[in-house]
Amino acid sequence: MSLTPKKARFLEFLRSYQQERGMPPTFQEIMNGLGMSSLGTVNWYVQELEKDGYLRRTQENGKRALELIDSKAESLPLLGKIAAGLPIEAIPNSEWIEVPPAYLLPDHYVLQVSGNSMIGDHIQDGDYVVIRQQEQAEAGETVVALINGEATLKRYYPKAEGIELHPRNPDYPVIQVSPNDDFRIQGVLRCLLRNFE
Amino acid sequence: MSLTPKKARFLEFLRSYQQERGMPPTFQEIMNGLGMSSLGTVNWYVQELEKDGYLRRTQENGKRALELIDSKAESLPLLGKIAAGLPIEAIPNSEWIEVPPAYLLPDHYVLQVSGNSMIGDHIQDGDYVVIRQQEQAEAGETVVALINGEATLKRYYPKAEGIELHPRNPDYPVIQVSPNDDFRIQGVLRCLLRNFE
DNA sequence: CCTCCTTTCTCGTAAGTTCCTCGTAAGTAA
DNA sequence: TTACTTACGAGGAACTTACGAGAAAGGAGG
Repeated sequence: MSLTPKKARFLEFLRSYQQERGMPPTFQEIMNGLGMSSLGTVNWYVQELEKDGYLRRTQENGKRALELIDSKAESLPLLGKIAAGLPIEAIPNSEWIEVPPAYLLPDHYVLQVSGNSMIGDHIQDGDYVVIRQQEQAEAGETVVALINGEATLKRYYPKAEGIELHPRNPDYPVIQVSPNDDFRIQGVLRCLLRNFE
Repeated sequence: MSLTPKKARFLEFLRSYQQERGMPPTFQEIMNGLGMSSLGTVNWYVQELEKDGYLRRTQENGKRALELIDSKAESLPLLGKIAAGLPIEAIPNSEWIEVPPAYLLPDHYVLQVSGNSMIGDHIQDGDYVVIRQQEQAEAGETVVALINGEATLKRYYPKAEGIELHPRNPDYPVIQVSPNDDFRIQGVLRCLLRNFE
């Protein structure tokens, strides 16, 4: 499944060329760039990598028509941003976020946290959270909850008088869910990810 | 079930090669790396370990097709715990921690944070951090630093008068590195991981 | 201590596969 | 035309697999 060193080098060249010049290279440029002396060699690589699923052509016979395919096998969809008291802001051309392979499971997705309502649990603005979609939760778990259409990330505390949703920030109030609120748990927090630099 | 020492050494070589280079070695490379002088020897080990269930091939006759069975291919070694002002407490039979594949690179490893000296950056006790081993850092980056044998995770601020290491917790002092301290940067923080439940 | 026996490990070599490279030439679009 | 992509076949380099002979290492019994 993993690439041979030479194929990896070929892909890496495509990537950096694309990055630097804003367009894919021609076969000739690849040949020179990698020190080959035949276009046949370039073509051989292109076909191989196409077969392996790392490459695609935007048009038949097109010039500069090579396109890299990002492997989405290791990623989960970033469904949107979640902020206290707002609906989940869907991200249109959904990005994909790489996560530890243990979380590559059905019913898992990623949200980006917006705001600081959970700062007491050291979940900060911009962090990514892996969520497992499910409707039940244990007391004390951190859940994505939907109240009257508004989504929020909070700690879940079922009580005799009704459900409480606790933020972890003194500036935000505890939310009391009354029986005539439209309330649903959407998922529970499984993992937090923060990328630096 | 238990391996002979030589077989263990063989497996260990595969593991570290994979970790450092991002791909499995060829038979030739194993031979040189372990100081053998025949490919037959390498082949003997491969067959034995395959029979014992520690190894598998991703393809028949494939090059660089060796794969360790308990796929640590998706993990980085957990080298130890890092606490403010203590040497890194090495974890002997090093565990492996799954990380997002983007961090599966040479020179990357994982530490577990112990203590709350960086709580202001919302890095809390028990969190895992992915570190890239390198000796340089930019101002303001969070680094693993070694001062007189003690390891610590701190923000790095080079000043005219010398280097400052800032904790993110008012209970801890800023560390001033003097020229006669034995000081080294060990690596920089690349990613933070927190697992729930 | 030594001797025999079994298991573990080593060597060299050669054949077999796959991966990669080349040169050349035909095809396609502006 | 010019600038590029696509196709084909031959061949060498890189790498794996197979085989047979035997050396080292460890344990049991004298």
